[in-house]
Amino acid sequence: MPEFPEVYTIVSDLNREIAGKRIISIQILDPALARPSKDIIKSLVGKNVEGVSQLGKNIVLNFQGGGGLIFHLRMTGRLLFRKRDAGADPYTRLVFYFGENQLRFCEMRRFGYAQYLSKDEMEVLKSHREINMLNISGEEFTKRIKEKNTIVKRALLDQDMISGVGNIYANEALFLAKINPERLTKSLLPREINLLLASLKTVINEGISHRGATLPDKSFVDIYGKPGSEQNYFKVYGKNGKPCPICNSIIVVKQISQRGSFFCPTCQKNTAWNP
DNA sequence: AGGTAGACCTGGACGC
DNA sequence: TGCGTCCAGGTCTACC
Repeated sequence: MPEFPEVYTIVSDLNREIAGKRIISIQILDPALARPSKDIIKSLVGKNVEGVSQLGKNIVLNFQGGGGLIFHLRMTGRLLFRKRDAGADPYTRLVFYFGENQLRFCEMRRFGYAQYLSKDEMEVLKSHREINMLNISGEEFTKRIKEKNTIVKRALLDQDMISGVGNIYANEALFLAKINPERLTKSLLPREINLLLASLKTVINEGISHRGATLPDKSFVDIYGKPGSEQNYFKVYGKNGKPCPICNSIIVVKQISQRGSFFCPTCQKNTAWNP
């Protein structure tokens, strides 16, 4: 399921392949995934993609005048860049033609979507999604964490606080920072908050350097259809029953706000540090 | 405001 | 074999 590093990988590759290119035609195979309407998506024919950017987990194709087409891949969405004569890809919902090449939006579960946003709508999205773990200052991160009155795991998944963190990297960052996912944000010490941000940067940058994580369901692949390798470096995600790489305790999994949370009960005790 | 449930989806894993 | 049920996941809405 694409989170920040997976989206980053897609965006940087797309920038190389389609920035400055004109959309020759668009094929809409599943109108439900073309928002706000089939006709508005079709009206992008003839326009140049000025660049491709990232707003949290959204992939943005920018057009002249400030409007943009966003793709949200949710869990099983894929963007595949294919030659004209390439074989069919399963669950292809939308196809954007760029001369000899095609950008195919494929989505098995039909959870993801493509949506055209006007300049004003794009500004609204930006105001909610442009702050992420890589561009936020320590001061601002501390302020935002302290404004929250919930458990830290939930706070990290709140895209309005910082964008781009999903379940996998939240688990990994909390492990690295030795913070229990159910710790109340109000209980976090300044030292822990700083360590949490540093840990987020570490796991996200590691994910970027490995071109994302591809789970056994193969839901994430890059635009050329290749898997990432970050899954080979997970410390806790999916490791329940296995020994903690730090202390050898058994990693556990627990449903926390309806999501699987993996952590080491020894390294990540639900008590504040005693520094 | 936070919390929770339900909705959106569907393939795959599981139990019987 | 085949059917039923549950799960995964992000995000939005409705309601407490």
